[in-house]
Formats: sequence, structure tokens, C-alpha cells
Amino acid sequence: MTNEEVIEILRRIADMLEIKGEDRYRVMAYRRAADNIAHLGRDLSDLWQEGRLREVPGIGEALEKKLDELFRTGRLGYYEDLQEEVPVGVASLMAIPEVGPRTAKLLWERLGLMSVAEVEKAAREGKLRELPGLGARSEQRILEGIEALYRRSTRIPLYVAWPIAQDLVAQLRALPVVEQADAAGSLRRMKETVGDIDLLASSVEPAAVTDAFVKFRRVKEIAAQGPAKATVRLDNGLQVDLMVLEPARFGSLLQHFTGSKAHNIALRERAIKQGLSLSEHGFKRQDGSEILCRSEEEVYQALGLQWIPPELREDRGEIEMAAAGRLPKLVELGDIRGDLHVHTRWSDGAATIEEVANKAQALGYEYLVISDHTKGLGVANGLDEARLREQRREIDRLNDTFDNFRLLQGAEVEIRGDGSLDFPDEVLAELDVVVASIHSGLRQDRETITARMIKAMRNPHVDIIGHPSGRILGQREASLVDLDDVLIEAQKTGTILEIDGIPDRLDLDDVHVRRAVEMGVRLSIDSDAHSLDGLEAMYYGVMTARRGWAEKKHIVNTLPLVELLASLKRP
DNA sequence: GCCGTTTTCGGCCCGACTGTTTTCAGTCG
Repeated sequence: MTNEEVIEILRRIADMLEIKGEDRYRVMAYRRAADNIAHLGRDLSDLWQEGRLREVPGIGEALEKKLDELFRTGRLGYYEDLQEEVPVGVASLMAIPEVGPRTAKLLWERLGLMSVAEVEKAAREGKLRELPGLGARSEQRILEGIEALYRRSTRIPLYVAWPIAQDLVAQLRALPVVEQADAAGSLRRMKETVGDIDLLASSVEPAAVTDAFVKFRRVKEIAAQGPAKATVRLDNGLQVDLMVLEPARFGSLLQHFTGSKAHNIALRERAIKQGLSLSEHGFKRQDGSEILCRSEEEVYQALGLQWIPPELREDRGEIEMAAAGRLPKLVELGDIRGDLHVHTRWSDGAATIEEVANKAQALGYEYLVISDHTKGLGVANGLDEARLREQRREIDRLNDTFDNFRLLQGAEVEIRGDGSLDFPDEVLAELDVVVASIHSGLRQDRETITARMIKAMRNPHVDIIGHPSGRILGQREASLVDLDDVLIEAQKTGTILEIDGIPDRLDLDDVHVRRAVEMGVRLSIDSDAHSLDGLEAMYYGVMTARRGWAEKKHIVNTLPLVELLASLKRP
């Protein structure tokens, strides 16, 4: 039973309980437990075997018992009983925007609807408007919700949403009535994917801002519009929320809209203990008087907390650390001294070695590792021994022309199906840095692919494992490789695990970066560039590292060249 | 359902917008 399967069951139970009208805190408890399992970064079944389920926040006596049954038998009686009362299809209706538990129940009880397609058909036939509490407008909104669901059923990558958000922010800032405008939400927290775009603005005339906003270019549909808030959908189906308040409240607004939801809930619980009520408007004392926060720092200060970087705001321990004044000093782009994984025209890159070297210097790097593909990856024009040695001469020649900058020769070698590499050790020994990656056989079963990666890590020449999970956001799931075992092996062998900055890889992901940091496993942040612009992907890699609580000391390519070379496991 | 600087029981975040309402429930973030 995988984490994903457990999470799905817990979320379905929450939906079913909500439709039944059960206590909302019980519903929330199931969702909270599911979220915390999703952020675990390791197999829940392992924790179960070790008898440590209760260590997961949100898992108490009752859930421990249910999970134990699930892991032992593969089934859960409670869940099966629930399905007698509320079919799973009914719970699935809640995926439709505008349809919550009450409406789902209504559609099921009155019309027997149990799938999105059935709801769509009934809505088109005008049957929904007959139901108590619904009308023609609601019917139309549900139809629009279904269309939005079909158009965009998954979250979109950060790098796709980013330029769209920047364009919208620019349009907001161009409005004369707007004082400040920014993007917040999961975008500001640098999550790898975002579900929507959250914007905020300050103005003494909020209604004028929302009025102008709903007329922005690319806005196709207005889902809601009031004086302080508006929600629209763009031509590509992406939802954008805007919230506007007066400038004196901008700090509270920014804090509120940056989230995450779990972080905000935890902050508000903390506020209550101090006799305060916290919202996007600011703090309210019990006598009704207000504390306004123009800056975000003031919000955290009022709660006795250090300012918390947005990347950490997931309620995964950051509030406790901020209270103790012990937040990590997260790695920054400026800490990066070199890129350890870059391709050139020698294999499948678009630029010459000289061009990427110049770009690296323009980025302020002290060193750059040329790590082209090797012969095992024919489709990428991988290098054989002869071309590798020829490339070395080119690198040596260029190095003679540089001051205060050094090119290193590496390679991204293939981890073959059996865990062997596509170069013998004596060839690997000629390289300054060896990155080893899996590009084929990604669908091997868990044991095989894990053993394969571990075998590569045990090779004394392999310094770095490239993009360990092999996932590509929105296209390819991660391989089944057991990253827990890989982390342990990295600990043993001193192998560095890569955070690949290509924005649809971001591999390791934030959750496993956090595990690596906790375990003391060394990490590198690389661009894996295949073009000059590609080197700038370092930015997304750094953001992922930050979300994983990584500090400068955890990232090997923040080291000066000499120290970096000394720290590699050269035999 | 969980959980403990007041708690092993009684709490558990806060507000905006919409539609169908005549004072508010439902949904969302």
C-alpha cells in the first residue's frame, strides 16, 4: 500500500463524512492527516512496520488503528461501510468548482447523480434549477465549473504560471489607483506547481481596482466580483484571484494571501492564545480595537515570531522554529559558486563550451562542470572515449584563457539496466566530476531500479546522482526507485544527490530535499542546462532547495573550487 | 478526528462573495 493510496482513501473518507454532514473537525482531521502523509518524504508503511505511525502529526489513536488495519489486510472496514451510505461517485462530484458537500448530496438524493458526466447532462437539460436552493444561475455556474474542470484538471508548473502572473501584476501596477501589487499564494511560496494565481493590491479605492481587473486582457470569465475580491478565469482556464485592501493593511494582506492555508490556521491559533484574532485585515483585540500591519514583518513580530520566508510556510515546523528564533538561514542564489551539470553541442546541448563558459562567468560563477551525455545515450549524441579525450583538450585550451574561472570536465554517464556504467573505471578516473543518471528502464520495478541506482552509488568514481527520481512534471511520474534507500546509501557512500533545476524536473523535490537535509546527505543544485538560457534554471533549483530547508552548508556547489574538489570521493 | 504554556475534555481560523433568500447557507481560499 503506497502513500498515495492511503492518502486517497483518507481524502475520500473526508469527502464522504462531509457529505453525510458529520462534524467538520472530524472531516478536517482526515484531510490534515492526508496532507501530512503527503509531506512525509518516506513510506508510511515503513513507519507502520516500526510502530511509529503516531509520530506523524495528525495521526492519533483512531487513525493509527485504521491505518494498521489497512496495512495488515489491504482493506478498511470503516471505509467500506461508509461507501454503503455515500457512494464514491457522489464524493467525486465535489471536484466540480461550485459543488460542495451540500450540493453533491442534493444532486445525489434528488436526482441520483453520481458522476460529473451525469451532472453535466442534467444541467444541460435544465434539471438542476428545479432543485430547492438552486436556480438557473447556480445551474449555469455548475456548468461553467464543469467546463473549467475539464479544461484544467491538474495543477500547472510554476514556470508556466510565473510569466502570466508577472504580466498581471504589471497590469495592476499600471493602474493609477494602485499603490502596491504583488503575486502571492503558492507562486510566492515557490511551489513546483500552482493551482491558481493569487494577486493582491493595495489602494484607497479597492472597488476601482477589482473593476479594472475583471477587464484585463486574457480574462475570459468572471467567477466572482466584489469591492475587495474578484475571481476570474483566463482564456487558458487558469483561475486568478485578486484581493485589494487599503495600504495600511498591506502586510496582513500579503501574509494572508501567501498562505499556506495550514500555515495561516496555525498562526491564527497562536494569535488566539495571545487574545488576538488574525485575519487579512490585521489583528483584532478582544475589545474590538485593531492592530494594522503595513509590512509582513509586523504580522510575525506581533505573534512573537521571526519573519518566516514564504518557501517555509507549510506548517511543517517553521512556526515552532521561528518562535525559538532558530529558523534556518536558507541557501540563496548568490551562494552558488558553480554549476556541476551542463550540456554542450558535444552531446545534445545547443551552445559551445566557450559560450556556456562565458555565460557561467556572467552569472558570477567561479567554476563550471561540462557534463555531456556519454555513449550509452546514443539519441543524445553521447561521447565515446575518443571524443571525451578530444573534449578534454578543448577544455584545457579554454582554461588557459581564463582568469579566476575554471572549467572542469565531467560527464553525465548512463546507469545501465543492471546498474553498471557505460564507461569503465579507468575512463571515469580521467574525469574531474562524474554525474550518473538513469535515462532508460525508468519503469523497472522498485527493487530492480533501487538496486541499480545503489550499485552506481557504490562506484567510487560516481560523485553525483543526477535527477534521482526521473520525474517530469505533468508528463512522467517518478520511477519507483526507493528514495529512502537511496538517501541511506548516499549517507553511507558520501554520494551527492542532485537537485535538478530544470523547472519541470525539480528532482529531488522539496520533500526529499528536506529528508536529505535532516539526514546530512550532501546535495548539489544544478541547471542541467541544454542551452545558454538553460543555465538560469539554477534559480528554480535554489527555490526547491529552500522549500526543503536547505542551507548553504548543505549544498556542495556553494563551496570554493578547491574545497569542492577536495570533498568529492575521488579514489 | 486530534491534541495540550487553561485543558486527557472541550476546544478546534477567518472572512468575502453568490444566489436564493427575506436573514443566510454554501462555497471558496
